[in-house]
Amino acid sequence: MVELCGGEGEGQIMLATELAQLRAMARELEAKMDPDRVAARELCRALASSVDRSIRLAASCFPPPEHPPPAAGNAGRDAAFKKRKGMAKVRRQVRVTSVQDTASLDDGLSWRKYGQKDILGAKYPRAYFRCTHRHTQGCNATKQVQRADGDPLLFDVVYLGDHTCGQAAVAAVAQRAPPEHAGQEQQRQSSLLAAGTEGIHQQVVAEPMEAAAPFLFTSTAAGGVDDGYFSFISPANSDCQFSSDFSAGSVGVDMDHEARFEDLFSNTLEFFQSEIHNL
DNA sequence: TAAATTTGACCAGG
DNA sequence: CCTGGTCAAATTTA
Repeated sequence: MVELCGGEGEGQIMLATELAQLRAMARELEAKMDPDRVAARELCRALASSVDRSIRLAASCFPPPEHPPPAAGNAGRDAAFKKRKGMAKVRRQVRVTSVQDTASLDDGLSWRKYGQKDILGAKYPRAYFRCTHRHTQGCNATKQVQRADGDPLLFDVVYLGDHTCGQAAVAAVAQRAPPEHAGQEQQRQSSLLAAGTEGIHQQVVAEPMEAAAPFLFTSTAAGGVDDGYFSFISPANSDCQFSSDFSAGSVGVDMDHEARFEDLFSNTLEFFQSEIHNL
């Protein structure tokens, strides 16, 4: 049985960690901001406090370590992940939408594509990635990227398994030290792009917690890619939907409290993005 | 030339 | 037997 979620306590910690990083980034940004840009600095401060509140919320609203099995309604999809024995336990799903600026989905980890499959009933193929260090470090993390049927601007990214290689740490560091060193960044990008995730910006849909969150907002330029299936780079919604709607055939993850963060996140990120865009 | 991607074949579960 | 996930040879890219 696939465990959609890790331990609750762990999830709480992970979320808190993520939020703490967000806050740190906001503060760092504020510090680096041109002093003349009062409004911008103000926004950053607001962002930091908003995240701060989120952290407190996270601490208070997580339920005690008792969690019923994941909601039904995604049995079909889930079944796919139960099949193989030795299947990774951790599953996180992220919905990604491409956006105006060149930011892209880069989780700070390096992936290698090992397959692509047409999925029954789905318009677009699903791409399979594994950690580049699978052989050198025995890292079993994998991820699947698939363009959503309904909205061409959406991608479903499913992470399976944990990185046991050094990359998780690398990712954490990368989140604090953004774009300047874009060299390697772009290489990674290319593999992602080939998977059809170019131009992506947004993430997060549902994230059964556990393990270091793999997301990172970067601003690497999206290279051109011509994968017949995924060749589009499109300016799109600038809003950050922290969508927890699984109706579009996503994973159904039973996370009540997630909704509580939705607002905070969407507000905060929206905030952050539009301001950054002006800088 | 090494590393990454592509793609058809193979395998396991249902 | 069908489907989704993985393998691995061939091919492409850096």
